[in-house]
Amino acid sequence: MDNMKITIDDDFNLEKIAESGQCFRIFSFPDGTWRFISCGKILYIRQAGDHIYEVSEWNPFWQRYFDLDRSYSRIRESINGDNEYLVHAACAGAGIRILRQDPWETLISFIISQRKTIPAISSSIEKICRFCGTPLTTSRETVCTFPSPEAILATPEKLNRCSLGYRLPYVRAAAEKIADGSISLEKLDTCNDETLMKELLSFYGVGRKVASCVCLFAYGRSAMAPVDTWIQKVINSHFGGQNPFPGYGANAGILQQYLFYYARMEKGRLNRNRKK
DNA sequence: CGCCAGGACACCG
DNA sequence: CGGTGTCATGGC
Repeated sequence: MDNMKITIDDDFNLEKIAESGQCFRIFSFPDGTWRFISCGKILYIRQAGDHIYEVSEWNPFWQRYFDLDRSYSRIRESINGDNEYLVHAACAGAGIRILRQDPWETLISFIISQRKTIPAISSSIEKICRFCGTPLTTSRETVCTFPSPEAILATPEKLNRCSLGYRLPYVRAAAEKIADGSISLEKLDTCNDETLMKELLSFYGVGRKVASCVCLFAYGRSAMAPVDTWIQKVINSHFGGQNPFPGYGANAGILQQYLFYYARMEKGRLNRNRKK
């Protein structure tokens, strides 16, 4: 990798980002380098000191990908002890970023995510990339991109071997809806949260939870806070059964990620699918 | 080996 | 609306 170095002053922790459950393709090498793939681009990044990172490339794309123009430390400070559990969660999750991921890959990833464990999701997505994606060769390795809708539809027999189970028709329907032009994920970027949500819900196999994940992890809609089984348990046991997120406005999605990370950490679910 | 998973859908009352 | 059965695989 090139010896380019950058400084990141705000909260930033590669391991926590990788284990926050929003992106299923992050890979770590034994030398401490992490690999991110998004929109056909590859980034190798390794911490080289306090707030200093060695990167294979750096440009506005990755700046936006890691949401670096927002101060997460300020958001953490803003929750001044309204809820003890939330404060602990934000402390434990300090360093997590909400990634601005590719909408198409994110949509398919979270369609697949339903009733799967995170290791199973990763493995399924990896198969899709290996079977249907395009190989990309860097100075370090050859990896495959996440395939386009057309590429997914082109080889049905390959898609059959990706452990999709009953979600297979959901994935195919989404690919067809994009490929035939009846909806454009790029154009949804200009919609407000409510319209974006409504459009995403129009996909077969996409409900409230998956749609809000796409809003948050692909479109940067930080006011959206997905309620999954983990968050529902947190709401029940630490917020008196009442969803606290509407009260946090544009910070809701970020606080949700802290809570999700912390809840899984308490149950010992982190570090299970670490790749070495 | 049995259990259950970052849910959605069809169908019911 | 809100509650239920069902769905196919793979990690653990």
